[in-house]
Amino acid sequence: MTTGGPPTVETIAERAGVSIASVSRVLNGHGARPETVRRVERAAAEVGYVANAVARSLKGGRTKQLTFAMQDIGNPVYVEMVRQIQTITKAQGYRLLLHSTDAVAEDELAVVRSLADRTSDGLILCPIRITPEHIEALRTAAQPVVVIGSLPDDAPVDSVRADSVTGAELAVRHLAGTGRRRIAFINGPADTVPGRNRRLGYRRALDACGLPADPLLTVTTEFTIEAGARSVEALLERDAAPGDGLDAVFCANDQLALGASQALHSRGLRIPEDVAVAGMDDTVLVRACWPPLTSVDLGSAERGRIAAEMLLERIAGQGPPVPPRVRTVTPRLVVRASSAPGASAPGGAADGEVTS
Amino acid sequence: MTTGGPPTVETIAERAGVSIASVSRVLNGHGARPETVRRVERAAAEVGYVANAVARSLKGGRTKQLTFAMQDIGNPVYVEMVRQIQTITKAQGYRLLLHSTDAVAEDELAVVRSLADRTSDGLILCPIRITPEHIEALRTAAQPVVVIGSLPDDAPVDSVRADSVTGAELAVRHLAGTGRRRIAFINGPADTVPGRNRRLGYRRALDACGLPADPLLTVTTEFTIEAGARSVEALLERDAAPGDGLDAVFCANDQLALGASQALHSRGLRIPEDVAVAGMDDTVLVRACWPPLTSVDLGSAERGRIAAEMLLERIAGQGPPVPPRVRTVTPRLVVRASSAPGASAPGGAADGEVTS
DNA sequence: CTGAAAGCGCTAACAG
DNA sequence: CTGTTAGCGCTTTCAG
Repeated sequence: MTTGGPPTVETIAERAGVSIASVSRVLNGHGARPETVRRVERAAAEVGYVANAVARSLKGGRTKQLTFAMQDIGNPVYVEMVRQIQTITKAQGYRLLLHSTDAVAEDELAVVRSLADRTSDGLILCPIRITPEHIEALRTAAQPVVVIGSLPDDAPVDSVRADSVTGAELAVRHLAGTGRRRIAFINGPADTVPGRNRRLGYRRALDACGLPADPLLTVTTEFTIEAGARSVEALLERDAAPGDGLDAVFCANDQLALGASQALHSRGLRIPEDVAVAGMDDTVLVRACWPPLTSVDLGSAERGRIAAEMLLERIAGQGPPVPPRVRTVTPRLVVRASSAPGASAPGGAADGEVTS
Repeated sequence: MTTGGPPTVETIAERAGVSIASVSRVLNGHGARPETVRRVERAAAEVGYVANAVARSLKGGRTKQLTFAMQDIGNPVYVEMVRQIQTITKAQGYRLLLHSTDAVAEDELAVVRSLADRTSDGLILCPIRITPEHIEALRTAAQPVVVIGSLPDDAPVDSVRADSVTGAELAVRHLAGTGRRRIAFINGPADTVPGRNRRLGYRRALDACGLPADPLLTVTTEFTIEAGARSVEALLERDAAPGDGLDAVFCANDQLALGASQALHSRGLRIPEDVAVAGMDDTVLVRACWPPLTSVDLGSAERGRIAAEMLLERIAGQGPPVPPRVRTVTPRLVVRASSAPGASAPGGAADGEVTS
């Protein structure tokens, strides 16, 4: 007998005068006599029946939920990823669970381990650092995981990475190509994968262009707008001593570049006439800068999309087990007004360069 | 007998030589003989047992999940809300389900109706428009809902609203107070609640300051950066005909204000010397603008926090049923460089004004 | 303090 | 084509 709670298959069965099995079959389109179908559908509509997803999950072993875990949704890069992931998962009938780890490694591990509670069918993780514990947790993860980021070669899960070495190289070569000689570099934490890679790209580009690597031109800080501004202040002060000023600032992400632009404005320096500026990630912030910011698109949206697709493939998981896959997204330099040639010589276009 | 799948209470029971009931009791801290506790905990640790949350939900009728639905996570206002909501829900052991409706009313209704599938224990909804269908859906919602936005007085659910009438008024009075006379208004869609309210505030402030309401000074458009830029272009062209130029632009949100700032820059107009600019929402974009943008903080973060708290209270739901509550967050004008007095007279500080 | 057993709502095997 | 029944993994009476 049906009680006062929400309608269940039993409620419908009673009303339609059939068994709960028939209710389930009709509702899942598994075929039944037209008369049965009619009665069940009518009864379901009358009481406004909606199947209990939890019960269905318990039976089926799938929740139709995916988890996306990143440091902080305040970063536009993650916002872009969330959007892409959401679009794809929604189209396939999955719900999206959001988890901010606040860059706490402990919390990242907890997310991976909590896959064992069967709350979601898979995880897309953006780790900030990869420790041996991360690898171990990934190896024993209870559900498929796709990592957005750079993993060691023998890592046990699928991953999508940006090529930020090449990305940084593109930007710095472009700056050099437009006649800049004293190219400062504002980087994020050096002990993170992005930090290391971007520095490497910067160095390589300087070498390739025959520019000296002046340590006084590099600042290492956090990935924030404020840090970008402070770093420019620091650079300009240092600069007072060693001699000829900097004529370009390459920033390891757009937030830094935005802060840098503002600090340059405050100091009365013109962009790009006096100092060119370039960032990375090509987020919405590029249009927030004035002049619009040259930036390297590291494919946040694409990485999000690919990660979602890989994860769904893993979940579908038919056929023989596929070994971990690594996908790399090609960076793309987007040139805007902030890096137009300055007072000195103009320069030509380099590889992978695009104008927007 | 336990099969090859993930460990269950049965696995533990066998290993520990007790019943599944004892396993459950120990794992939930319901007390047992020390010896029993020891054996269960040991067995659980050995196999790395993690309780299946789905089964637990089915039994308990609660999923420990909350849903947050808004138009588009690309809007910084929602990002701020998500952050707050996440902080609170996480602290209480809830997971957060994100749902972007893309401002499709149909989709909003679907979210409310889908509460019946018991996937989450409650919903925080940011509707863009409120139709009678919305009200009806809310009345019959299967789980508690809190709306962030302005609902009719007899609406059947809790809500938190911004006071954007007062907010707009604050901003416009401030602009007038610093000597601006021709204050343009770039608004979002007029058929939305925010659009209507902000226009009302603008009008009221003009009246209060004895300024004429020139229809040529108002543009109605979408809430985007590009729309802000286009609107300024349109205003400047119109302006060519009627005579003396505008000396301030009040924008219905920060995205519009950012676009407006950029268009003004492009036209060679100086901010704030030639034209003052003010926005609304006080998002991260205020620091992206140059000069930093005066904006009205409508309390996005606070609204998110309050909504989460109200929802959790409803879910706890002890005692007699509480009638729907409405909370209003007080707006706060944050004055920055974009609205410093221009070529003309300076002005004093108005009520609710803050300098940042 | 412990075990047996019911049951959350659903789907799917198995008979009929 | 349809009904009966088992069972997903867990918590919670109810006896003992």
